[in-house]
Amino acid sequence: MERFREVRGTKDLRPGEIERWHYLEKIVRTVMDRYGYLEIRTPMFESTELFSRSIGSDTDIVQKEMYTFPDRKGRSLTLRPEGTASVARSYLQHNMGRGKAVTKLYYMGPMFRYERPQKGRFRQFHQFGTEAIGSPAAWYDTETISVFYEILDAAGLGPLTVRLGSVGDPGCRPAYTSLLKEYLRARSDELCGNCKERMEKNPLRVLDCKNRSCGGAIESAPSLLDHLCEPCTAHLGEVRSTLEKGGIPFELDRSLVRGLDYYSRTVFEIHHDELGAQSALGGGGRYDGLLEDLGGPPTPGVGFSAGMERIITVAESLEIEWDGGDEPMIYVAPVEETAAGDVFPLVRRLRRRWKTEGVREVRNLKTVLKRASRAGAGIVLLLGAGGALTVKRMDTGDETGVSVDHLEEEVEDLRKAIAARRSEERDS
RNA sequence: GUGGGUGUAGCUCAGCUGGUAGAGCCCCAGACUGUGGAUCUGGUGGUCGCGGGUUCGAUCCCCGUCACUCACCCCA
Repeated sequence: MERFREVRGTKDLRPGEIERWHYLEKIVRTVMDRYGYLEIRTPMFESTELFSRSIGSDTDIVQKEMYTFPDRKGRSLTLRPEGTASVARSYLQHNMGRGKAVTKLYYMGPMFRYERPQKGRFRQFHQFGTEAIGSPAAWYDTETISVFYEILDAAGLGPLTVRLGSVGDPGCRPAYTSLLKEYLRARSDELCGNCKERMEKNPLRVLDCKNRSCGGAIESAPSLLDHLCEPCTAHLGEVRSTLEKGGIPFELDRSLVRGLDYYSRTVFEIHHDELGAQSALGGGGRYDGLLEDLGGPPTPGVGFSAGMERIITVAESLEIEWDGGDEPMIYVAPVEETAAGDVFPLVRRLRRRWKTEGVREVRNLKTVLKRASRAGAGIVLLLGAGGALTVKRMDTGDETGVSVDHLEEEVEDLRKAIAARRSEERDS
C-alpha cells in the first residue's frame, strides 16, 4: 500500500531540527519582551474578505496564492497568508487602542500560500513579526527595524543588509506612478518581456527586476524618493537620522518595492548575502491606511514580518552553533534480575530533579554501557542484588558505590564535577 | 502556471555502448567468558519512484506519469 507523506510544500520538523526552532523562538520572545511587545495569537483562518480587502485584490497573494475554502455553511474562509491583517482585525474588534497612545504586539506562527515550493519557500511556512498600532511617529518605524535587526543579530546572523525606502502616501504616489509609466513606455524596447507586461499593471515592480537587460532603463528611471511630498520626505529623513544615531547600518534603496498594497511611507527589508534567490529574511513597513480600510477609525501602524525557515537556512549555512540542551542524562539499569523491579521507582525519584532514562531488561554490562553511551548518558546508575547501587561517570569512567539514602547528593556532586570538566575543556 | 536537474537499502551515494545490484553510515551480534565511544569480522535490510515500449534480456535506451529539488513569476 502506498504510504502517506507530507503534502507538497509542507515539512515535518523533527527532533534534531526542532531544537533550532526552539532556540530561535526563545530569542524572538526574549527580544520582543525587552522591546515591550506583547504576544498575540490570532486564528489561522479568517474570513476571506479580510485578506482580499487588506492585502489588495490585485496582488498575487490574493489572486492566486490563497488557500480559500467554503465551510459547511458556505462561508468563504482562508488560511492566513500573512499576519498583519489578522492582528489589525483583532485590534479593531477588541478596541485594543482604547486609552493607549500605541499598542505593541508580536506574533509567531504558520502562514499559508499556494506557491510552487523552492529553496526558502513553502506552502506552509512560519513567520514572526510585530505591529505597533496607533502612532504615526517615525520613532516606531525605527523601533520596528531595530527589534527585527536585534533578533537576527542575537541569533548570530550576519552580515546583514537593511534596505530602507519609502513608497510615499496617497497624496504623492499616484502622481509618481503615472510619471514612471510614461518613462517606461518611452523605453519599453529595452525592457524584458516580463517587464513589458507589468509596466502597465504594476510599474513599481519593474524597478525590482533583476534581469540585466532592464538595468539601464531602471538605473536612470525617476525615483519615487525624488518625488515624495514634503511630509513623506520629512518622515523618511527622521527614520534615517534615528537609525544612524542608533548605530543600525542601512542602505537607502531607491527602488524598494513590496508585495502588499497596504504600505505607505516607510518600507524596508533585511537581506542576508549568503542566501540564494530568496535572500530576504523579512520586511515590513508603515500602513497608515489599513485599519481604516478595514472599517476602523483612521489609525496609523507599522510592522514587519520575518521568515523563520529562511533565518534557519542561513544559520545552517553559516554553521552557527545553536545553544542545545546538553544537560547530562542519568541512565538507570539493573544488573541482576532481582533488582529489575527497583528501576521504575528509582527513575521516578530521579526525574523529579533530573533528566533520566531507565531500562528494565538485564543485559550484560558491555551492552548496558554501550546503550547508555549512545543515549547520551552522563551518569549511569547500576542496580545490583540487595539494593546495591553503583554510580559511574561516563566522561572519566570512574565509579563508586553509593547508598540509596545519599543518592541525590552523590548525583549532585557528580553533575558539578562533570560540568566543571566540560568548561575546562572548552577553555583549553 | 513555465523551465532545468534528480528519483537505487532507514540515511549519503556508486553502478563501465543494456546481462535482474554494491559501498559507507546506522542497527544487531561476535572478537573482548561482566565495563561504553576506537578497530576488525559477520549479519539484518532493496517491487532499482510508478506504468508502458524496444530487446533473448532494462537500474541503464525510448515514451508517459508521479514525486522531490533548483530557478522564473512572486514573495518570508
